[in-house]
Amino acid sequence: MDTVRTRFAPSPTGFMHIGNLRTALYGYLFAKKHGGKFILRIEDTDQERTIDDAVRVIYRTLQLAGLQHDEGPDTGGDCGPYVQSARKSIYLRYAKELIDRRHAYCCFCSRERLDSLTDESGNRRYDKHCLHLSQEETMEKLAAGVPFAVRQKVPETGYTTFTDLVYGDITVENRELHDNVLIKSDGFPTYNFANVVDDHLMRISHVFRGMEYLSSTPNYNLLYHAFGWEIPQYVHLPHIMRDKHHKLSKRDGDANFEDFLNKGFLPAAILNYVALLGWNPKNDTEKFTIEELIEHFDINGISKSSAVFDEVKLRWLNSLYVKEMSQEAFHAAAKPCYKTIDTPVDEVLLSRLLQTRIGVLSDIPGMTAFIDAFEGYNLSLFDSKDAKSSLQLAQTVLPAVIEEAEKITVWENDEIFDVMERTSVQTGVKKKSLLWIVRIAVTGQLSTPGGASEMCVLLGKAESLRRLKYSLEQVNINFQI
RNA sequence: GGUCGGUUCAUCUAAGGGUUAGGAUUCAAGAUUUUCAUUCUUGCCAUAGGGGUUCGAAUCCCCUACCGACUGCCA
Repeated sequence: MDTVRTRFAPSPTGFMHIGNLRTALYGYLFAKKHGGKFILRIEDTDQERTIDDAVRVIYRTLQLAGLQHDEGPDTGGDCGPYVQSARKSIYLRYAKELIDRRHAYCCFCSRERLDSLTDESGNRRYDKHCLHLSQEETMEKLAAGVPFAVRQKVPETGYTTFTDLVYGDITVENRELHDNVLIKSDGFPTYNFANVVDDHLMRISHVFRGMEYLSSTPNYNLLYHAFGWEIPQYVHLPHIMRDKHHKLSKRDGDANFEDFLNKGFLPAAILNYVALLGWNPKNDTEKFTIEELIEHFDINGISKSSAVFDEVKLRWLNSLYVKEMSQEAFHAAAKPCYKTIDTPVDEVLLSRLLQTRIGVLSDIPGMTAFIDAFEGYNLSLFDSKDAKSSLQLAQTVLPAVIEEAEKITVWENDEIFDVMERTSVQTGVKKKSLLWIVRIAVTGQLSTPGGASEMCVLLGKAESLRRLKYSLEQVNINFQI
């Protein structure tokens, strides 16, 4: 079997979105699984859309994601250059060959003429006007310097069939195909031409790309045939959707890799999640390291239908990764989130508590908000069916808790539980209810980084007592009104 | 409009003619945890509709509906 060579060919037009990342991932996994090469090629043939910084974003993303390419603009390789704008002369040479073989022709039509071809439903189909120009007419225009594009000459009859490893055999009538522009009048190739030339020259064995290219693939096959080149294996991928109707788009902002990173998602978790969108490993496993993904990846598991991106499930998967981090690693990762906390607290303790309780790092500010901002919380938090607690109960029980708490000198978990125990005996209220009330009374928050005793320890005796008294006061005021 | 592709719980998906249609996330209930969370158990929830073929269809065929992509000198 020939060497497997896959490529990731993004156009540098901004951020790297999750769908693109998955395309890169699948290509990478497939190459690695088969001991092949993963190539990066920059498709910057649209000068108007190219953004300077975008190439750096691509390198950065690939690096953070751990998808290292074997060949590319920065790493080199024997199929360079790997940036399409640096390959202009190559495309021109091949376009010339196609013209000589009558598989392409020069088109001198103006934008205005092209626009006039638009039908009532807003569609436009080129009428092959310049295909019928005589040799002399063409030479004259060329000599006169009339701007021109090179168009692919598509047969007007017959069928073109291609095989896709995901979607199977697809056949279209050639008359449905357009005489696509191959070389633009600015001398740059279109994607339609460059991808064919480059994939061939770079000896790409398997073409992984979004299914939006499914309908132009017949045109590509026609080009391969015209050149007499071997056709690569096609692997078209279903789209990742934001919801039932919309593709994940760059405009959403939260659809790109870096944003997820900024929100505190771990690269490994994102990759793991994205790998499973549109591909299944044929068993019930959901957590995979990149090595395991390489081992299990198989084109047969790729599905044909699009998948909706579910951040809730990503959060769950991410929490699995968070939990398996070492305490040190988690603490190091969480530390920056503590910067905004003014009140001094035991950060190591906080990290230990937080690690099993968050989905993403960005949950931390919300969970720790009570440390600085406590007053004025909603008293209805005392009501809990589960803990059999109520505001009324808080009022009757808080004075006893405070009294007992004031007596102890050692302010640690065990001692605080003793306080609860004594209060429970005194008042006849279940410890679970007491703990609920105390937790709310010292944090004013429903979701906290720990239980009642842990929150008290975190806050210290003085602050805990101050808060208990404040809460009692608030509860009393509530009942006076 | 045309062409191509798709359609299983809310979401990601399994079941390549024969299962009570399975798993996961979410949600709900219970258990464990001296507390929040974790963990565990249980539950809720799906084959788009209609015709065929077949002893038997989520699975094969046809029609309809819906969704998406393409229909650019974007990629």
